[in-house]
Amino acid sequence: MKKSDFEKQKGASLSHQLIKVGRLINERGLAAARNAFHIPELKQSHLDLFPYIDFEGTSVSEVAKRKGVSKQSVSKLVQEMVHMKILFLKKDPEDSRSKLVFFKTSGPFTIQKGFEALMSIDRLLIDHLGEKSYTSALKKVSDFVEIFQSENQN
Amino acid sequence: MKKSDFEKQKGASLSHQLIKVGRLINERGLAAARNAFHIPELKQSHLDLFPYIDFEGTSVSEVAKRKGVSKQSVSKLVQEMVHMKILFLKKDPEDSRSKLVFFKTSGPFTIQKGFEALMSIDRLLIDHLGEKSYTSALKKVSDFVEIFQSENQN
DNA sequence: TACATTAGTCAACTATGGTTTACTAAAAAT
DNA sequence: ATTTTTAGTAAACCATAGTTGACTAATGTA
Repeated sequence: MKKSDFEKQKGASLSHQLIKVGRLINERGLAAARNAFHIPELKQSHLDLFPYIDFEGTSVSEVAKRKGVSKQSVSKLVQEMVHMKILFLKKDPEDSRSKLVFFKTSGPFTIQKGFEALMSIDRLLIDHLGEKSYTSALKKVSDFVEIFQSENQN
Repeated sequence: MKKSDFEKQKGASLSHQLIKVGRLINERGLAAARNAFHIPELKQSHLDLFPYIDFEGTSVSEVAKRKGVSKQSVSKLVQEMVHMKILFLKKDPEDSRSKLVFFKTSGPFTIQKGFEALMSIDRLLIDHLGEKSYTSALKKVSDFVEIFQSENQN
């Protein structure tokens, strides 16, 4: 394999490009979120918890189960986010052992601001691609996510 | 913001979906590469070096500069990959301080096998999307990469 | 020729994001 | 009622991926 083939192959792999763009966006997303929340201590690991917390509140154990990590590690991250005033806790009325985790929806560090940060990146994409192209790309990429989440081997 | 809005917004963000699919593919890519090379010790950090090594050979310092990390850390990873027989070193005839890093192109652990591993993931995508759709997706995603690499701020 | 810079390495340290072990308290099962 | 399981936490530990500082040897420059 010659150099030119190598370079060609790298650019020609959709997988490769998807990994790359995912990382680039993630980098920006973290920066944007830190900025939105005015919290430089916000780390990747904190953001990674977001998708597993429902608006109706989710217990620490449930978040851990969904994410596939120990509840100890989730517990620590949640406490830090409570300190940062991004989340708050409420006793589960059904089970007094359990603590439900919620997003703060008022105050300076609401989840809405986090979304605005993410959306500013989408804004950039829309500006470059146009609304129509953005929408069709979204559909396509969502299909990819579907494929990789449903496929178990290969 | 209600739950339904939240879920809708998450699914509707191209950024979010791109981050997600990138991670899912990366996960599979690492598994596939470990398998291709029959080297369970192969780590993410090793794979991350690949894009910075040319077929004509690249010095440790140059790889470090390209990747934006210290040459000490690159040096260590390169040594490990030499042990794994993925790379080999050759003295630079122009500068006897410098060591050029090359991909092994013969033996059991060639870069070709690494590509086959990555390509098997692309195969999966082609099977699900069809050739035409794959190609148009590739073009689109490559545009995204371009956007995020060229844009410096928002 | 002497001095500064660069390539590479080693060892010690650091940050991150976990896990494992050990514990308390509440709930569920027998 | 006793035992077992579950929720949460704290502390110690671990792997990964990097940094910084100190050094050698080769190169480049005044």
